[in-house]
Amino acid sequence: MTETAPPTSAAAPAAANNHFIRQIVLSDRASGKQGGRVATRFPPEPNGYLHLGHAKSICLNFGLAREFSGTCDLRFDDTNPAREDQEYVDAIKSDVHWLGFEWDELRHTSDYFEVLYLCAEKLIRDGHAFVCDLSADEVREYRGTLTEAGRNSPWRGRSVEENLDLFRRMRAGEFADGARTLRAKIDMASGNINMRDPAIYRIRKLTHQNTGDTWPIYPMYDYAHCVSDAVEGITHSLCTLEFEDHRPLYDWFLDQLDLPDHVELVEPMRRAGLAGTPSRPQQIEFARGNLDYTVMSKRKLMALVNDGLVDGWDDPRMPTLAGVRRRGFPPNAVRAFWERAGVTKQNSVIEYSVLEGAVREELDARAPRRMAVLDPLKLVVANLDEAHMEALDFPNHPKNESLGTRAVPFSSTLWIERDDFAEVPPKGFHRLVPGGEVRLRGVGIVRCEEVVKHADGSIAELRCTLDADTRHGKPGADRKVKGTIHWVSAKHAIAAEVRLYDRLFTVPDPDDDSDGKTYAEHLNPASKRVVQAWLEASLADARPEDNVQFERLGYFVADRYEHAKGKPVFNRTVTLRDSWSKG
RNA sequence: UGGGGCGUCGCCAAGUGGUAAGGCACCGGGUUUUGAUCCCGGCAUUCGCAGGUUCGAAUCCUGCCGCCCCAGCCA
Repeated sequence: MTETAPPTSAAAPAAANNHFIRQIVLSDRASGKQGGRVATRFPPEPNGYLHLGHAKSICLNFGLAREFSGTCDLRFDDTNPAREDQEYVDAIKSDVHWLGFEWDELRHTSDYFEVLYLCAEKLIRDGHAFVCDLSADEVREYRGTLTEAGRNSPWRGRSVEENLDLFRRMRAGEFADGARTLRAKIDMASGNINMRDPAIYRIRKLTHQNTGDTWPIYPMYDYAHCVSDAVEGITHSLCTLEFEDHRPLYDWFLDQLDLPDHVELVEPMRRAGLAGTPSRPQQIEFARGNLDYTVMSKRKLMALVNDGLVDGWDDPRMPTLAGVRRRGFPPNAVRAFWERAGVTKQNSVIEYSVLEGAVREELDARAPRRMAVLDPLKLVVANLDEAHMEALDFPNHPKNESLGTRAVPFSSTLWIERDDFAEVPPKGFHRLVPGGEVRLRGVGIVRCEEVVKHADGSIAELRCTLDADTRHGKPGADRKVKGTIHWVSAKHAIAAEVRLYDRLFTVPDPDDDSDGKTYAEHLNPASKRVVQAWLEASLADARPEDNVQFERLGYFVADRYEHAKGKPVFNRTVTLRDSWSKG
């Protein structure tokens, strides 16, 4: 288990918090359980894109393996060919890498289909499974309800020989889809509905993305997952809370099969180099990670894409990993975020500000500073020669000198931010006002002498005078004025498209329909705003996915796909904290 | 009288019988040529509620209350 992304100091977690799963692992190692090994796996079904919730599981599984010098596999849980697709397989691999992890083995549950089949025959031989002819509707009737016991299937008493024969014919493709199932023989009266003779195999004559047309029958999750874990040698099988009820079944299958003592069942896989000695894994459940102001279910994410409410799976507003990547979130920040959120069994919703905090922390430490004006207002330095031009030396970072310096062209005609000037300033305004002074970042103090207006009364330009003595290094440099504003030289600035993103939804819980609105009606209409901006000249060299801070505005990233030299496109990752506009 | 899980600050979350960590958010103050960063300080007499055990309880016991999950031939 290795990490591909270079660690940065900023997002390095402090002392790792000792969550309950780590405590279990610690005690298992101390007691020598499973030989003291730690082997985990991240098992997504390839039926959609990975999102921040998956990232929690990825960080947990790969993180534990790394911490304890164990292994972590990426396993595609592909037992239902009806919903799976190669497109998702590829995207998932890419997202896991981006997050900074490398798997030890790349597996598919479908790699184990042969072993799964052999194990099912053993279950039949041992009298623990039977072929059932009930239809799906009938099975539902026989299952009972949450408060009433179910009834045994009339096919439950078939002989081992008949079951074996029927199951082999299921595999041979003799029966129609849905005609029969193989079911575990457990207890139709169990209070746990998962134990009421659950299906093990169903007939589905579909082409599978990994096994093609080899199989007309496919194993169910509950059966396939525990056996796959064992075959793969997994020690700690981590999953989310909704599977707590499934644990007795997970254990039941493994108890009946007793793989560690029946290695012969795994022989086909060992020959294929896909398995070693089976383990006796334990399932441990933890709470999903939820975030406010977003939705995290595959179904809803899929709907946002299909209904054209966002610009695709990797829209920068999406909580998908592809989305947050395009938004400019560093993978370190995503990992630091989940480290902060912790791992427990409590259902919870984490505030978006925790994520933003992790992102800002990482970017503050790393992102070079630049100047950009998103809503330009012309400022003319009237006491400078109209042809004045010089290159000012600016540090790329206020604290980290190793990030170096850059030349910023300065001339007599500048663009400043429109809201950095006010004819009638609100209380507490620190910026430029008629007759007032403000510091131009890296230049010196200017005084606004005249507000030139268009015929319609709108402001055409500001004419100012520069006090040359107030530049850095000059005698008057420490003269205090109430504000410092950024600027770009009109002559030298480069034009760019800048996309200003905000939260996708207007309410913390978009799924809460108590106001009579669906989650789609909770969409924030202002979640994306596109502006034409002026950037300082050095940004002409930016490459896709470069993170920068536009001073006083926020962190931005050159768009992964649409940014190009000569046609810059930046996405706003997150604004800077702002204690002024709040007050 | 179905089964399983969870209740500690606005949001997360430590704590495992010895007298409530930490993070985020928020509120003050300092530094600052980013109203950023950074620094300092404040922020649960109380752990869902009610009893009980104990010298001592968030931690143990009993009873309530609240929230989440489960009736796919989905995962």
